[in-house]
Amino acid sequence: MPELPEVETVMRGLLPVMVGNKIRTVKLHRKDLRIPFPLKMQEKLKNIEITALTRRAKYILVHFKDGKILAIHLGMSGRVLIVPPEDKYDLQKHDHMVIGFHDGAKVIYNDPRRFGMIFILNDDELETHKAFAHLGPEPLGNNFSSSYLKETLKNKKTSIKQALLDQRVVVGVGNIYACEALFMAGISPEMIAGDLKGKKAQLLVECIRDVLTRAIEAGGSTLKDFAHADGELGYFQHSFSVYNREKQACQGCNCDIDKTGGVQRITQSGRSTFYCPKKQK
DNA sequence: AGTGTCGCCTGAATGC
DNA sequence: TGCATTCAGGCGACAC
Repeated sequence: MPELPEVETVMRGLLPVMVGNKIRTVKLHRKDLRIPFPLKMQEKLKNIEITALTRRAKYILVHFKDGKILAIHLGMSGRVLIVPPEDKYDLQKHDHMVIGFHDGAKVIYNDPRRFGMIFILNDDELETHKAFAHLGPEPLGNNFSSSYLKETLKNKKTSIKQALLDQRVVVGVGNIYACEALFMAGISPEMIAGDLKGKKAQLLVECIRDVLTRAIEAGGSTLKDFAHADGELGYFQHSFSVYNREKQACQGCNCDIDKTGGVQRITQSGRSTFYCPKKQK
């Protein structure tokens, strides 16, 4: 499931195809994903130079020369496939949007579960648009610090795991990397968020950064239905320390699995949390 | 306001 | 074997 590193990877994969290019056609094969596709999408976007691609939280932002921005969120199961100019392509199930470019390349958005979102906004709305107005800082940016995190979590009674998933606190961290970062920091996922203090806060910030940075370097993870932007399915093999490793040894584990039971799985607010009770207290 | 729960959605995995 | 159920989770809507 695409979290920050996967979205960053897809965005980087799209860069060479899209920047400097112009859209020729936008073909939609249904009227909506999670929300309706933008009205008259092709008319709005065609023949305008794409000047840049950026990422904010888990959104890919396609910047057009006239100030419009196409925002793409992959949801749970969204994939992006690039079809090179000369290649033939047969439409696949769940290919909901096909963008054709002037040079003949195609970018295909495929999303079985349709939790994704695609919408258009203007570049002066980036701070105020409903989707972005309440987003917290980028975890890899300068505004995400231990003092910020402590101040933000102060008096919060929810668990630290839940707090990390709250995009008002910090963006881009999903279920997988929340589990991984807490494991790395040796913090129990059930700890009350407001109790995060001192060196633990600094450590957690560093671990979130580290986990995300290493995942970006690995090119994102390939969990189930995620594909690299260049279409090489399963290209990345990313291994996790605790995520999806119930009853197995955590990374660097030296305890007796038969006695400890290995990685534990609990449910917090309906979401699976994986952790090592021995290392995360 | 802060916190928790639900629903959206399909396909893989599991249960009977 | 085959059908039904459960689970996966980002995020907005909603309830309390």
